[in-house]
Amino acid sequence: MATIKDVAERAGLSRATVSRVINNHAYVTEEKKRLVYEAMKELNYVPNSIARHLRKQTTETIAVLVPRISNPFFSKLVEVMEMVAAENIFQLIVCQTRSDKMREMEYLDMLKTKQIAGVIMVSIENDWEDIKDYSSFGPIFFCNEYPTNNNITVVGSNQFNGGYLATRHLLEKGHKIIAFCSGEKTNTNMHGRKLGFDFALKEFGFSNSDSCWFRGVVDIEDGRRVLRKIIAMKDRPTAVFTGSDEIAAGIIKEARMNNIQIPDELAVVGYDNQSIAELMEPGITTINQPVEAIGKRTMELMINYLRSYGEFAPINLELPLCLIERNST
Amino acid sequence: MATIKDVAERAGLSRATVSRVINNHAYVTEEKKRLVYEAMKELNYVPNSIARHLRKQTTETIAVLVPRISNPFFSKLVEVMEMVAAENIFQLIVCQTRSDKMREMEYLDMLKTKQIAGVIMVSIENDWEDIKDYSSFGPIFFCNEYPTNNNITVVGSNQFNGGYLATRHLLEKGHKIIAFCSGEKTNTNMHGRKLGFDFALKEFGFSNSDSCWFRGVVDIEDGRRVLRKIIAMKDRPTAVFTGSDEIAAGIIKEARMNNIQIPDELAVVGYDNQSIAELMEPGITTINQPVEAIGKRTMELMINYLRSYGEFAPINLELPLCLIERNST
DNA sequence: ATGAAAGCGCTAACAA
DNA sequence: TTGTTAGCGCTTTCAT
Repeated sequence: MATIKDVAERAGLSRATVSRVINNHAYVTEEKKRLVYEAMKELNYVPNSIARHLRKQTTETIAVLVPRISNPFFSKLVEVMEMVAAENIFQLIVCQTRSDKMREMEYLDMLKTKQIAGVIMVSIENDWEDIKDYSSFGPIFFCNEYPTNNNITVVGSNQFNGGYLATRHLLEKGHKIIAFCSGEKTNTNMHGRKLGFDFALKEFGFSNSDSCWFRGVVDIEDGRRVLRKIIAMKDRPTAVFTGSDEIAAGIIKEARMNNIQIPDELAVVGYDNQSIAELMEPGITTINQPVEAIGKRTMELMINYLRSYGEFAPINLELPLCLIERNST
Repeated sequence: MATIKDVAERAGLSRATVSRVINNHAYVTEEKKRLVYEAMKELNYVPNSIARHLRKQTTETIAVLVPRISNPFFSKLVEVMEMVAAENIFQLIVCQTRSDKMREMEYLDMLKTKQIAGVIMVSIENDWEDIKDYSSFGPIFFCNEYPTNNNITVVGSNQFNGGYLATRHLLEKGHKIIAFCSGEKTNTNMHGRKLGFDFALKEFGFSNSDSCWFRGVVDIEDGRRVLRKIIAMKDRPTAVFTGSDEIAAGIIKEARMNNIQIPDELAVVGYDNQSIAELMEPGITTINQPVEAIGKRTMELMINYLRSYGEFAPINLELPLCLIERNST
């Protein structure tokens, strides 16, 4: 591999001048510029970015932490983020925590040694208290999910409203017992949804007993399990607000196998408006999150931050979401 | 940020000794080791991997090129790859070509300057002739899709067999006119499928006219379009072999809206066995590719290669796939 | 407008 | 067993 020294020698100039040409500095004669370009071409030279980064004490790499990339919601988010990053000549590295506290920490550790420019956390397993120390080696921005009560940059959608809209929709359809599904931890954005859920219930004069709260519900298989549990109940809920379209799809699939009519015997609301929501029979009524906008804005903020050398106050962006009605309710 | 020099001073030792401790070299007294660890802890020291990489002339970063990460097949592949990489303390960067020749080249260019240890190409847009020069700066392995006729490392499944199994299945069900769907380019793994398709046809005594070959069919929307085209035909095919479950799902969805009975009026075979294949009504008969095994093996090969400093002959792995019958055929 | 030289943080050959 | 030192490839003062 040719180095800057080789180019300099070949062009009969100093390494400094070559460096100036590479970095588009002023004060280089057109003549010498030409010479440098020629030498670079002849030697098939490409600047070594590792050396550059060492010298400049920065990188152009951003890490994104997600539970798992194969979840459509997260892969869509990463898709958009990567596009924005690439446009700005940043690289994106994917870190899958698999919802594990330890692994999340390991990644943050790794990021520390691997000198990443910034971190975007799409999910968060540990408490902010345990994470905040890592901010000292670069910006940590939150996307979609976020710790509460902190002076940090966050982009997401209004989860309270998501929970509220879905629940009000069901209440307006006359449902009185509505089940609620959430993942294992309910400290972050699930919290907002639950508040919206409770708020709607209260608005319609129901005191919420939380008797129909299914926890640890995440994927299709969990959805099927939930339906089986519902069937076994004596005071069956007539509607269920799930945490994602995948859960909803699992419920619908299992309902079909158990001859439960959707929505007549059980109305189902999903979340995220994934393609599966439209494809299922019946189509899934769901909450549409502006995934692309969320990913785009988060990455833009990160890059702006990095470009401005951190002269930036924390920003909170909450994008609007909406209900999409299909035939599952 | 503390450097190795700070640690050395604090421990009253040389930088060399500290480096030896960090890298677990032999010939360091337990006593001094302890001293070093203490100093490291006190200073909150982490080794700067950029400096390390510059010195060692290597990195621990692997790039994966995919068309778009939001495609479930690719995100699953990347999920597995990242897991294997992380176990081995490698980082994975995602590059989305969006099926664009230019962009693929730009990524390869970028990789050159950004000093990536190796590249895994899950899709390939350009000809091998235009890509092969990049091998000089690191290994390029192919996964799933690959250029033909070359002495390179490739992991994939037997696409010929995939095409053959699906088609034979349809022929055994008595279908005589079978449509075939492919993406824009048919030079890579689609080629194998088409050969298997043709082979099965010939085996059953049909001369294939290619009159029902739909090209440029990639996503759900394309699937819907295909169904509309089929409806409009005079000699309608009675079955269709699609390139992916998403296309199949699009066809089924559109069929439902047009009151076409699946499989009675049109049998549909998908590809990839994504979760949607099971969830759709009817369930989609499909070809199951061992996605996880493919991703795992590819990354393992890459890491072994990098660890062995390139003492490695190219390897061709072709994993078996199988047909999963559901109700769409 | 150009060059000489220092140094980013680390590792490894050589010396002791 | 430990230390000294050169240098990975680059950028950036400071001179000129």
